[in-house]
Amino acid sequence: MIRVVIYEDNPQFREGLTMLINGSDGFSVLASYKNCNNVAEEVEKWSPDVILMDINMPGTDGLEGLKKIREVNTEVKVLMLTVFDDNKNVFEALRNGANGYLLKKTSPAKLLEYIQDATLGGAPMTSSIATQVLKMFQVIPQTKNQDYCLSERETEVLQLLVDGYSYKMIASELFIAIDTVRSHIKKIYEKLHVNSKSEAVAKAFKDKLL
Amino acid sequence: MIRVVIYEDNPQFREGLTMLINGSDGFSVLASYKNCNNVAEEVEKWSPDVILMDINMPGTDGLEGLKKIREVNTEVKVLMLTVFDDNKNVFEALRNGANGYLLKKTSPAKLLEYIQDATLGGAPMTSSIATQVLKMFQVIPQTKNQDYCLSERETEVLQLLVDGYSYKMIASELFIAIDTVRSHIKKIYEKLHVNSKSEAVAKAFKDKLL
DNA sequence: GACATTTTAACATATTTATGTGATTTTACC
DNA sequence: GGTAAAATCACATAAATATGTTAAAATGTC
Repeated sequence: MIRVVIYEDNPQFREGLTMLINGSDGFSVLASYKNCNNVAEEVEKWSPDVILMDINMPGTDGLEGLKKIREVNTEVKVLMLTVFDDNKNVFEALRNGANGYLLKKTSPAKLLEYIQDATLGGAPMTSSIATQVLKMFQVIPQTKNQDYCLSERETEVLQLLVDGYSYKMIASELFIAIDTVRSHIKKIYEKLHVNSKSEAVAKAFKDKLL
Repeated sequence: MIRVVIYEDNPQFREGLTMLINGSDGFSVLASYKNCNNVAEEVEKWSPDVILMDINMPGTDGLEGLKKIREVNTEVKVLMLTVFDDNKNVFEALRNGANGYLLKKTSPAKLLEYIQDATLGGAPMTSSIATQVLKMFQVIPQTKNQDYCLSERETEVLQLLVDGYSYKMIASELFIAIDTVRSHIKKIYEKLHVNSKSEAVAKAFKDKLL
C-alpha cells in the first residue's frame, strides 16, 4: 500500500486527486492540505511514502514546502506538480531534492504509474520537464580549459595568489627567495596576458585554471 | 514514419534492435553501424529522425560520436544506450546535447515509446538515469549569496576591481578622485574581511557577489 | 654532449596598493 | 530638523607590486 499526502490549494483538483488515488488498488491518501504552512509537523505525523506537492500555493508555496520537508525528512518521495514547465522552478525544485516533477495535465493512469515509480527509487518527469532539464545541462559551459601552458611551479604560485598570499608569504611557503617568486609571477603574467595580481586571479577563476 | 539509424557494436543486439523497430508500424531502420568512425558522413547521408547510439563501442565511442553528430546536425534526436547508469557518461552525454538516455534492458514496448517520445520533443530517460540526473542537480551548490551589504557604489567599484582596473582607472571611469576610490575600497575590504585587491577579487568570484 | 626549458636568484626602480586620520557633502528616513 | 549611512576628497607613509635586466643551476630530451 503506497501512502500519499497531498498539498494542493485548488479544492476541485485536490478532491479529484484524492478520489483517483483512493480509488486505485494499492494506493491510499492519508491526508490532503491546501497549503504548506505546517508541512513539517504534518509530514512527521503521517510519515507518508509519497507527497504530491503543488508548486503554486498561497502562503508557503511548494518550493518552500519542499525545503521544510527536507529539513526533517530526506526519505519521503516528493513529486512536484505544476501547470507550467517553468524553467526556474524546475531547477530550484530539483536542487532542493524533489524526486520528480509532473505537469498537472498528466493523465490519471500515468500519474499512478509515476507515483509508484517514485516509491521504487525512480525519478518520474513528464516529457516536457525532462526536456527542460536537458537544456539546463547544455547551458553548463564545458570546462573550456584554455591551456596557457603554465609550468607546474607556475601553477602552484598562481594557486597561492588566488588564495590571497603575498609575495613574501609565497616565498616562505615554497622555501624560495622572494625574487624567485617575482620572476615566476612575471612569467605567469606573460603567459596569461595580464599585468596585475588581481587580473591573474580573475583569469584563474574565469578560465577555471585551478 | 520514424526513420532510425543505429550505432551498436554488438551484432546480436544490433540485429535485435533492427528487427524490433522494422517490425513495428510507423518505424523503419535506415541503416545500422558497428562504430562511429564515419558518423558525420553517415548522418548527412541518411538524415534520420532518431539515432540510437551505444555508449561503449570500440574505435570512436558513443560520446565522441554524439559530439561529431552535433557538429553537423543539431536537429536529429540522439538517444544514448548503455548497460550501466554511469554517472560521468550520463553527464557528458547530456551536456553534449543527447536527447535521451536509456538502459539497454529497457523493454521493447518502452523503447518504441521512447523513440516516438523523442521525435515529439520529449527527453526520454529510464527511471534510474533520471534519478542520476536529479542527484547531479543536488550537488550544484546553492548560490550562497552571503550578503556583505555592499552599497551600490561599492559594488560598482568591486566590479571594476574584478575587471582588472587600477585605482587610477577606476577614478577616471567613475569621475571621482583617486582618494575617493581608496576610501571605497577600504570600506569594501572591511565588509569582505580581506586586505588586498586580489583577495577581494577572489572573494567576489567565490561568493558570486557580482 | 648539446639544447631547450624550468627553476632558481640578485639588483634596481617606478608605480601601485594598504592603512591611518581626518573632513565635507549628499542622501534617505523618522 | 536631527540622525545615520553613503559618497566625496585630502594628506601622509609604509608596504607591496610591477617591470627591466641578467644569469647560474637543475632538469629533461634528442
